[in-house]
Parts: sequence; structure tokens; C-alpha cells
Amino acid sequence: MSNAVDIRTLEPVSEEPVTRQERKQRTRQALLDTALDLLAERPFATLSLREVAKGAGLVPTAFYRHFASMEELGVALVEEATVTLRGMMRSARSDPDTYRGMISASVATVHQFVRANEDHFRFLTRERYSGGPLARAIAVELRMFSGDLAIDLARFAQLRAWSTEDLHMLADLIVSVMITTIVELLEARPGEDPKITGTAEKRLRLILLGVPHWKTS
Amino acid sequence: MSNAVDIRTLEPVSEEPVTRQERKQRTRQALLDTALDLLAERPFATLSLREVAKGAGLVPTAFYRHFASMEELGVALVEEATVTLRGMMRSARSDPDTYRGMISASVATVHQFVRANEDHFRFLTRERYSGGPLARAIAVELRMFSGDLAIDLARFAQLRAWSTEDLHMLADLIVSVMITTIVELLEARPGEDPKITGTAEKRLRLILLGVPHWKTS
DNA sequence: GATTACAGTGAACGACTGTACACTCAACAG
DNA sequence: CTGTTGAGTGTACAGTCGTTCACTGTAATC
Repeated sequence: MSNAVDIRTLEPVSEEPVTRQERKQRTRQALLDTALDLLAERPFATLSLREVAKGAGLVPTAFYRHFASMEELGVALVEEATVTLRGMMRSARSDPDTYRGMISASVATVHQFVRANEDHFRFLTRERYSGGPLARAIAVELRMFSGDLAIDLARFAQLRAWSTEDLHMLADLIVSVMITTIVELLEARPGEDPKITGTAEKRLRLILLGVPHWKTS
Repeated sequence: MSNAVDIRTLEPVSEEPVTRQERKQRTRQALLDTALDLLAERPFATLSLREVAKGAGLVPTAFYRHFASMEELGVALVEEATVTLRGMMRSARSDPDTYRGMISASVATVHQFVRANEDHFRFLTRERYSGGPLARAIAVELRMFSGDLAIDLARFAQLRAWSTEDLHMLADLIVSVMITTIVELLEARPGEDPKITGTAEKRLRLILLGVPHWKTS
């Protein structure tokens, strides 16, 4: 097993971690992964240090070599999930410049990212309103997300005259629709995806239908 | 203490519970109240049967005389909070018939009910996405809430021609805005209420601004 | 007035929790 | 080659957990 080699090159396959840092980084990631796995079915507050350690193949006390507490692991998990969220934002940013194109493309992007990272999104949406410190960390991230969206929105001709306050109002509204959509996707039974994304597009279209008639203050 | 009387009538004050049913009902309510109290700061999943029992002045085993498990108590709590929710719906139903009047009156109703029943709303919004069976019970209730709203919306002249599917889409959108508002109110620092309700009104106004231009399918 | 029903008690259980402490042993620095 | 560092081990402890069981005392019933 530890002598596995590539048949063609006769060299070690995916060479094992040698340095201490690499090893440490791997078990740290193993802890995060098992936690995320358990979180697919239960709230974060119900996870115990011991079962996360056991799931990662560690003795309980070894946990402390990587995190001072479960809460610290939770924060790390938020950061990890946040990377996915930012990736989605970045991907959506390269969308077309028309409303109609933007809507369906954005919804498609959300759909794609949710399906590819269900655990991350489930974690974020579940813990968002859980109370506790994780909720605060997530709230900060979502505010940033919404702020970025507001900036993007300001580039549209229709919205150029809007007050920043109204832009944030609109961005929050859109984010709220997106999050609702994400939750629906995560709870969907197989085959329901098209209906959900369709409804999401409708909601966004209705909102943007009001934009030309809005009198900003 | 047990002989307390009303000074004017010289009759027992709020006569003590005599029947067994009354007594049982009271301790049951005490269990629900303690649980709700603890839930102000922590997710439901972290509550233990023992501490709820202790908070209600009971020995752990006595808990089982009222609920077969913590989960059953949670369901009862959802039902209790649901009564508040329905009360809010009923109160909002007596609103004026114009969009503008409806919006500000509905937001005011939400604001008033949230402030008068913070624990119930905090519980509902916290557990909504928690996973677990409570989330399902809450989802059912919110779907009913949204369904009722859709029926109410159908009475408006502007919406009479809409497909039921689109009406539900609109109702869901409004409910989502309301829930967002509720969460914001619950997390608000003192004095922020007007800003929050103002933003809520804006969001609803923007949505309803698009309604006349919507082509239903 | 005797009997029953039952809300609440109290001790005990086995399982699980977070954490302290002393340890091993391989990767690292000198 | 030698000494140090630190990731991971193993044992142990004091708490808490849900649940069991036999019990008490009183309101309700006949």
C-alpha cells in the first residue's frame, strides 16, 4: 500500500505527504470534511468534538492540535464555504449585460454551484439563522456579497440614477430571492430543479419589472 | 400565600387550580415557557430534557408525563407559535384595499406582532432552516400562510387575471420579504425599527410596481 | 369512605461529553 | 549524528445526558 507505484514510470503514485506541514494540513482538512459530512443531516450545535475527531481517524485530544474548540472549526468551515460563495459571485459577474440574459444566466449559475457544492450551501443556509457566532460570521459574508451586487447593479443604465440606499435595498431583495432559491434546490426532490429555477427567474423578472418605474429618493 | 384575597371583595385572588387537569395544563405550559425562554439564545437542538424540566421546577422523569420526547415538545412549540402567526395574518387581513395602504399597514402589523411576540418569531425563524422535523412542521405552516395570502391577493383587480401559479409566486415573494423583515427586526438594535420597516415597505412597493406590467402565463 | 388514576419523586444505569496529563515517535534544525 | 519539536496516543476524570424503575401523595371516582 505504501509502496504503490505508477506502472509506467515506476515512480510513487501521488507522492505521499512528506513534510510535517503537509501532514498537518491534511488531517486538518479531514476534520473539516467529516464535520461538513455530519452537517448534511444535523445542525452544527449538535456536533461533538469527539465524533468529528473519530470521523477523521483521530483520538479526541488530537483535535486540539488543529482547533482550540468546535467553534473555531465552525468559523473555518464558514471561511471554506465562503470561498465557494465568492466563486459563484465571480462566475455570475461574467454574465451578459441585459436584464433578461442576466436573470437566466445568474439563476443557472446559482443552480450549477449549488448542485456542485451542496454541503457548503446547506451549511451556510442552515447556520445562517441559528443564532450563535457562526450566524454572525455568515451575516458578515452575506452583507459583503450584497454590497458587491449593489456595485454591479450600479453599472446598469436604468439604475445609474438610483440612490445607494435604494441600490442596497434592491441588492438585498435579489440576494434574498437567491437564498430562497438555494434552499428550495437543497430540499428539492429529483426532477424538481427546472420548476424551481423557473420560479426563481420569474421572481427576479417581476422585481426588475418594477425598476423602470421606481422613483428613487 | 395560599390564602391571598382581593382586598375589595375578600375573595380568593385568581383562585388556585383545583382540578387535576388544570394543574397538569399549567406545568405543561411551564415546560413550554421555559423551553421558549432558553430558545431565545440557543438552537432547539441544544436544549436538554433535563434543563427544561428543571427550569419548570420538575424532576427529569416528570417531563414524560407531558411529552414523550423533546421533539414532541418542539412540535407543540411550533403549534403555539403558529397561533401567533395566524393572529398576525388575521390582523393584516383587515387592512385597506389599496396597494399603498395595504403595504404600510401590513408592515406595521408585522412590526407590532414581532415586538409583542419576539420569542415566538425568533423560534420560528431560527428553526425554519435547522433541518430536522421542526423545520418540516414550520415549512408546512408557512406554505399555508403563503397559500392564504395568494387567495387574498386574488381579490385585487390588478391580479384577477393572474394564473394561480403566478399568484403563488408573488405570495411567496411577499412572504419572503416579510420573513426577512422579521429577522431584521429581531436582530435590530434599539431605534433601528423605523429604518427596517421603511426598507420593508420599499421592497414591497418595488415588487408591486412590477405587477401591472407582468404578463401572466 | 374505600379505591383507583396519575402527576410528580428519587435513585440508579450506561453512554457520551470536553478536557487534563503524561506519553511516543518521526520529521525537523543545528 | 544529535537534540528538539510537535502531531498523535492512551488513560483518566468529573459532568451531563436520556431513560428505567419502584415509589408517594393526592385529586377523582365509585
